[in-house]
Amino acid sequence: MGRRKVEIKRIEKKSSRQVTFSKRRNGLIEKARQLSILCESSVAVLVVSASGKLYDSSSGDNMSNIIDRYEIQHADELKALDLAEKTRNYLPHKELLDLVQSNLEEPNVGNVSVDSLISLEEQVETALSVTRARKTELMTEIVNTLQEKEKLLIEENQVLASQMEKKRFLEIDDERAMSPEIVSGNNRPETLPLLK
Amino acid sequence: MGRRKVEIKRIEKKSSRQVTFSKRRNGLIEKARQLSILCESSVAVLVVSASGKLYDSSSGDNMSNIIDRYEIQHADELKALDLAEKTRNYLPHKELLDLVQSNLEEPNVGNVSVDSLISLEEQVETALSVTRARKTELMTEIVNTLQEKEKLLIEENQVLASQMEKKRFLEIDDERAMSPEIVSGNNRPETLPLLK
DNA sequence: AACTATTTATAAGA
DNA sequence: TTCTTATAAATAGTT
Repeated sequence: MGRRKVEIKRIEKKSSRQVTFSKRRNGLIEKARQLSILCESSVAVLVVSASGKLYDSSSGDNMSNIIDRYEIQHADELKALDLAEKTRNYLPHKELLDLVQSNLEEPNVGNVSVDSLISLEEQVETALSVTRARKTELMTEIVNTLQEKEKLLIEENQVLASQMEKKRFLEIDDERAMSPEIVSGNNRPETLPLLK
Repeated sequence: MGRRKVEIKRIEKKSSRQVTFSKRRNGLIEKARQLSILCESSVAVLVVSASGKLYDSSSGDNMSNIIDRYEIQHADELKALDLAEKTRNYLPHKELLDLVQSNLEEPNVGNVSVDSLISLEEQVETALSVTRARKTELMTEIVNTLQEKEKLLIEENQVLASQMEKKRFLEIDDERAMSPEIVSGNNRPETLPLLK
């Protein structure tokens, strides 16, 4: 729907590709909004540009709820992916239960062995949950550290950028004061846009 | 774009609403596919009908990857959720253990109830380990993303810093040629420390 | 960021 | 549901 029919294949010219990306992305999100309102449904749209930037929109419900719906529907796939870890974590537990069951089949063995199994299970559980908590703690700490670093680097970048700009202003003034005739049609095009 | 202009508000007539839902849903997904191909991007669309049925499509990348991008961008929310999850997930486990223990105290209840407990426990274990694996996966990805960003910022900083230095050399030459006495104690101190 | 010639999507009807 | 078709809407190329 434009001056020409376009084939659906990668747009080669970068500038056209970017313009089309912006136009069609907006169009898509507007269509999603309309569908949601017209048919009282929830619609989520996620777009990741080639450079990795994310654009998202959700209508009718919030994004997390919609994504949750998806993940509930696909729990099976997640399970399959996760089989390795599950087996690893689950086996010792299963062995414990088998032992409990065989103990139940011979009731005369008495409570002592069952009690010790329960206490063993509790110990294992505790050890596991401590390890997991520590893992999460460590990863959270790493994330926090990295976010802190990021903030500092962004600040430093801004300081450097603004100094560069300041210097550029001074140069323009210097040039005006010293040799106005050289200035006007010369290297202004590249410095002027920064004044806006 | 049809025989009449339609207002964007809930379609009252149920049959029309369903027809429109189906048509526009297909249209939306087709638009998503086109955007993805034309502009080499990844697009995910999730639609939940009023009756709760889910329709999804992903182009350019698989759904999980696209959703992960979204969740990485919202890492802070994830952290908060994590705390609640920890509490929520551990409790049923403890209840299970209590149940096992009370069953052991009355050995005559027999195997049937133990079997059902085992299956219940299996379910809980699966749910838990899936959640854990996903959490670890997401956090690892968050760390990678942040490290990537850090690298880019450091590079940008170095480029800016070296540009500053170049400019300074040029100035020094200019100043020497023109008016050496003004130069020495001026705006240098505030820019130098950043190079260290 | 606008404009507009065209193409494309779709509302209503069958 | 599917097809048809008149019309509304989106957008490709241009300025």
